[in-house]
Amino acid sequence: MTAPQITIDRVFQALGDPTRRALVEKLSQGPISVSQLAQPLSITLAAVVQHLQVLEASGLVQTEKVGRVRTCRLDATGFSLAEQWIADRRALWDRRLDRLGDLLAEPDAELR
Amino acid sequence: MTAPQITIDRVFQALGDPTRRALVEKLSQGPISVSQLAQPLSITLAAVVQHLQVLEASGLVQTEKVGRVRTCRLDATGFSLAEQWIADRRALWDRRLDRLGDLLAEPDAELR
DNA sequence: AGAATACTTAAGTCGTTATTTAACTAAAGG
DNA sequence: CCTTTAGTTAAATAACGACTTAAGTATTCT
Repeated sequence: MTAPQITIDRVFQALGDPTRRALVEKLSQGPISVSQLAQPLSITLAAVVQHLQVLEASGLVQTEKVGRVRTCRLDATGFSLAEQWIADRRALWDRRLDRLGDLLAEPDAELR
Repeated sequence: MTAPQITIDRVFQALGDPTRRALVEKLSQGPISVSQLAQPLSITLAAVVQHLQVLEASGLVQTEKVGRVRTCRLDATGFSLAEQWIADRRALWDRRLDRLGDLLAEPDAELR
């Protein structure tokens, strides 16, 4: 029951579900309890809890239970991971376009 | 058979699958053909083609067929959408933390 | 103490989706 | 032409994942 690995895999899989993204969008307005999260949604509280487990395991959400109410808030960890992955792909991709541009700009260049 | 809507939904759902992310990672090294994409993977060519359809529908990949070979390359559209969504959530979230910081910095502030 | 609240967990259902097989089309090459 | 190469498509299967129901635990309220 130790902290599960937070991976790009988990993050994107978590964000892949529309209901979970809805939870995240709600949470970006500020921390709230599980039942408050569930209330506007047309799904069971149990379903929300299960989504929260996924979101927490992916480092997108952090929760803390005090008394009988669990308060949920966004966690930057997962977001940073996702951003980083996209930025990395983009970087490689842009770099390639740059090199291509260089070559086109210098028609005399060796193409070996 | 017109161009399907590119939505955050499609983008994240597409990125949610590890095989598809592997394809994207390969493509960030540069444009290649479908069979070259499939070769290092332990799945059928047919499966790769289907993943490519998902990736293309989500605006992450662009393909062009010349002769009998289809060349695939990354497409910025989907990536920008994903980045934007994350940035938006982050923005709201950070703004909240800022306001909280302001309040804490001014213990005399009205909390109404 | 008893009732209501706020979750939690397990088990089952049902729809979606990743992947395969197989049969097909179209372009190159000999 | 005949064959190989490169990809496409459809149908079937099999695994996964979202959601529900139902029963349980721990707090708080009265």
